[in-house]
Amino acid sequence: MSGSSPVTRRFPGQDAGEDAAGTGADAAGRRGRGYSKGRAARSRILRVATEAFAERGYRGASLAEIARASELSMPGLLHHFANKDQLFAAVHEHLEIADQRLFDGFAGEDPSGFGVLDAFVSMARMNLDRWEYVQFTHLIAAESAPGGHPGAHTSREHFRAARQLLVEGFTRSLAQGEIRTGVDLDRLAVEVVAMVEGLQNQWLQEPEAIAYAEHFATWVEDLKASLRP
Amino acid sequence: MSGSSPVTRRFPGQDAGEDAAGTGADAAGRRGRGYSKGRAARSRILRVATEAFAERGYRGASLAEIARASELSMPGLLHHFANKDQLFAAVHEHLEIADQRLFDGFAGEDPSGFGVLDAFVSMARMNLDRWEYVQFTHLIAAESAPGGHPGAHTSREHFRAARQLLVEGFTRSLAQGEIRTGVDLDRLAVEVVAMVEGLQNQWLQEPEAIAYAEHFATWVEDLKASLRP
DNA sequence: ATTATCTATAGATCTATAGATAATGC
DNA sequence: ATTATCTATAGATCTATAGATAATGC
Repeated sequence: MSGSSPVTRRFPGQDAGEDAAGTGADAAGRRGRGYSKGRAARSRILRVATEAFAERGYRGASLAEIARASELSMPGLLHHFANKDQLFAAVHEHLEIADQRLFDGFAGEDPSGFGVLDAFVSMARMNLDRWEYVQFTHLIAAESAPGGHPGAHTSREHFRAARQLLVEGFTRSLAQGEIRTGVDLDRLAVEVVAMVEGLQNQWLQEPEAIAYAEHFATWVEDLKASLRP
Repeated sequence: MSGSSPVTRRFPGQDAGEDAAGTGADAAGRRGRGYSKGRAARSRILRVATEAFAERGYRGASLAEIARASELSMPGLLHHFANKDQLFAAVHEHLEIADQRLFDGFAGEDPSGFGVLDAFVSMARMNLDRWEYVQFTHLIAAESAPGGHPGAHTSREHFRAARQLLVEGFTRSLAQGEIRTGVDLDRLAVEVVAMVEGLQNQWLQEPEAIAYAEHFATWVEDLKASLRP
């Protein structure tokens, strides 16, 4: 009845193959350091660690647990990520990059305000299959708010970036006549982010009771209607 | 610059005197069990534990740390609360009761929908001085979402109760002609709670940058205008 | 030669209990 | 007599390091 739900649990970039490890966009041509066995291990660790941090948070997740689930000893795990902080940073960065890429795919180049809103709706629909990813972002944000937490910076920047995308988009909308004048754009951006986040808060508690994505989609349509010239 | 902010940090019921301990509304006349020394200790422990749980979460806060800050040995602490779970439950219940009492004071008996909204605005204004209390609720909600956490039930119920208050209030508003017909009340309740929570999410990250209470107050006024017949 | 992985172990916590002693208030 | 509190300690974690061995791929 309550407790664990039958929700599909996936993460962005999970099926991105072996590139998942700390490769990133290394300027040079050599794709990924080390042997392929090591790259596979790093990929496994990142996947497992993401789940652990989403479920128990930074402090609650243990390296022992992550090592076990990665089928490595703890020193084996620490060979790839020097300590817990660095493992967490790698997980966080990996998720942010994957999320960013997904968003860019939906929004395209220089999107208008409505374009950004639509991309947010698309992200919300994706998130229905990524309960644990959403849970990760909320837990880390809440854990890191008091400071002294490795996720503090990224969490703050995530909100800031979302608001900035909206403000920039709506600034273009104004120039194009897509929306009427006299709208407080900073204020609007805060409200859109609040609605996304607040619906997620409720959905994370009761995934079956809250139709998060569809609710947000409808809200966005009403908002657009109220913004047109 | 970043990190710990100069925000005032208080909790509901913190200055409620010695009644703070597990006394509650004991039907009988005898106010509080044990000697007064013990009641003072329980009160101290609850205050200290609330801060610890808000800052580090259920798992991150340690009994050793709480005992030290309460000026007791650990067995001294465990004399009053048998284990960590019971201490947490006492803290959580204490906060919920204090919050409930505060809300009831603002809302009065059988409030209309607008009455509930105004009470929410008053709560938001209070919350400006209770950063850690808000932080506590968000961290515990995020920690408990995956299940297997002592705060899971209360967190879920908190959201549910807030939505129910709104739906009941607006049902009265309909009967009284305070709002127009054709509004989806369940949907409206989810949106109001989402806006409160989502503004809190952003404010917790950047207390100086987000004018959480005033923003919510303005949003509510716009909402009311859109709901009038 | 470089990378991947292991066993063994140090040292710091953490929660909780056993059992004794001191303070309180009828 | 009841309540409050302590010292001592058990037993389970947890993160991290030292130092050795095995696999990989040029």
